[in-house]
Amino acid sequence: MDALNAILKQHNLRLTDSRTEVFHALAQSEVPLTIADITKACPRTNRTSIYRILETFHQLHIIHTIHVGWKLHYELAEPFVPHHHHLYCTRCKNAIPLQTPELERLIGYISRQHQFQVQRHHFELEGICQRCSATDSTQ
Amino acid sequence: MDALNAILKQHNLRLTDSRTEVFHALAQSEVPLTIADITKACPRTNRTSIYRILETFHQLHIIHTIHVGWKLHYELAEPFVPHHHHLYCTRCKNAIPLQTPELERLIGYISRQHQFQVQRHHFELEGICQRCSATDSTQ
DNA sequence: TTCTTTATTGCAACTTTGTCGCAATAAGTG
DNA sequence: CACTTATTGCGACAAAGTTGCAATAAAGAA
Repeated sequence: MDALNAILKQHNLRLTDSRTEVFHALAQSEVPLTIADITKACPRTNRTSIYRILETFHQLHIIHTIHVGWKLHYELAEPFVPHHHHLYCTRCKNAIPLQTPELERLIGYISRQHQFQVQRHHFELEGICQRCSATDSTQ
Repeated sequence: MDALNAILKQHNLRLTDSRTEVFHALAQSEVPLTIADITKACPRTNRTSIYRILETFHQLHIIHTIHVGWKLHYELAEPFVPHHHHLYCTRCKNAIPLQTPELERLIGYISRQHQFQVQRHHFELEGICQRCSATDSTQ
């Protein structure tokens, strides 16, 4: 919470009830949330404000978006949650967190090779998780 | 075109004017398109149909979605375009294609390690391209 | 604590995006 | 050419996202 406040303060932004509510919704969830999820989880905050808050959080790198199926999901970013990616099971719809130091290394390599200053990266795998392919059924 | 028809036929689907128009829009574009782009590029096809066609193409793996900023973009997939990823410059908004055999290898590794059957993967880098960081200005 | 400044919110109205059912149309096959 | 049925377009709607502006409430100063 203090960490959030610190970041906001640095940018002349205020720690409000709405921002706190949205932040908590994300912090308490085990999985990345859609806007619909967040809206539901933040009844005290107006819909319009939720959009504005997410935009702000994104700019400040407090959150990032992840790409699952056809929808964007939101999740707390690095300072608040250890850096990770996801395996997304298209059958059971679970998002399994994934640590990939190799990926980070690869990104560093690509970055140097192309002289491209990486600000953000996206990486997600979609497929069938171990559990689901065991419980097979119709594959 | 024949390739498209072949895939459609396999699934009992027909090669229609609308599908052709959408396919062409994607094929002719250098960069991944948003739905808005596609709609603009396909004046002969109804909006509703565009959604349905994109959904169909996606299921058949004729296209895939890529994640840039807050929006999804659509792009022809493997049979029609060599497999690749993108560096997206947040300043000049260009999507630079990227070949990454190492990534494919890494995915194979993760897949085995987690016994996760990968069906699709997403990988994009956002940042500042070489050109733009040379033409600096305010960084 | 109260005052002041101004970032932030909520509201209302609106635009855009996406969905659904159904009748009309047109691929593809014989 | 005729027939079957996948596909489209339309209209009406629902959901998602945006904008301007007045009201509200952080945060620092007095």
